[in-house]
Amino acid sequence: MFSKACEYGIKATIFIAINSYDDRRVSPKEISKEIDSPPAFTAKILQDLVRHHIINSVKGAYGGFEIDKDTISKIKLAQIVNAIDGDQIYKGCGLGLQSCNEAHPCPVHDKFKLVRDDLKFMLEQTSLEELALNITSGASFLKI
Amino acid sequence: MFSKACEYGIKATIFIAINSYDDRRVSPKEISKEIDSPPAFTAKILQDLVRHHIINSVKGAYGGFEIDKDTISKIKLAQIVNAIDGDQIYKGCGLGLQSCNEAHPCPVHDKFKLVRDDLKFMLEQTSLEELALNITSGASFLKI
DNA sequence: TTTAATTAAGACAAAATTATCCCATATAAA
DNA sequence: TTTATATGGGATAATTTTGTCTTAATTAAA
Repeated sequence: MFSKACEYGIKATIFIAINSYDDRRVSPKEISKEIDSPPAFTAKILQDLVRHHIINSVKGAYGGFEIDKDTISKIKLAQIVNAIDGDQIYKGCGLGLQSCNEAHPCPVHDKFKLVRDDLKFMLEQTSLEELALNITSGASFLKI
Repeated sequence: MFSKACEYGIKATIFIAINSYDDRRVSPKEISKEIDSPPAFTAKILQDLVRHHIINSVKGAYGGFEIDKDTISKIKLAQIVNAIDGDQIYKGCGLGLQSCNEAHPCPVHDKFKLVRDDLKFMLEQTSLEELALNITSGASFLKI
């Protein structure tokens, strides 16, 4: 469904959010240990998320990655996915046709529409906040 | 969502079905022209579909690819997707966790469940027959 | 101001996916 | 039986994705 980079990106962002609630900055090393991902590759993805203004980075001693506490509830899953994988997955044609639309649909267009719109709605409604709270409450897990 | 190979595979299978209704066998060349895909790569995918018993091949002069008319209504989209991409997309965890389940869910598990089940239901319910008929009736298109 | 810690960036490498090409194998028809 | 026409399969190549490594740039604290 999503690329590996996107899976790592989502998990990393959740972990950063959890720590930001406690005013703790985290490093790519800590993150990759927690979400079970390759550290250097994860660092690249974090750079990407910084460029997309989803997370902040602070260089130097006592630095690391963080998210403004106020924005955690405003960040939606769709922003993270869009930053890493683009929006084709929840906006594009299921069979990859460039100009697939209601007037000129691909064979699976109508069937897919429901699924794709569900996905789009879910990604746009789900906030980073609720995903982070589900971890801290012990209701969900980031690895294994 | 699906791999390129899977997109080509779905479109190719639909085109073969349409022609099989008219007792016409088609070649990888004809198929790739019709669905706008690379001929040699398409041929590989067709081999895969033959091995999975989704389509039949007939070698030699007047040969080509075909599907038993009787089975066209029995073949579901899920079989084609499963043959090429496997079932992870509609059965696996949204964040790629191997052991994600109700008891030990990933952060997006519940949110994703709905979407993934929708996708699964759609793929398992949609028959090759209806996709092919949508093309022949002019209601949908295989390219551009 | 120096040092230690930390992210940024670029080059590079490995693996997976996408794509091409050539030749073997099979088959219908002449 | 020969020939023309197809698919099957293996080798190879290009591209994209995934992953690593090294060095530069930045910054807080000693």
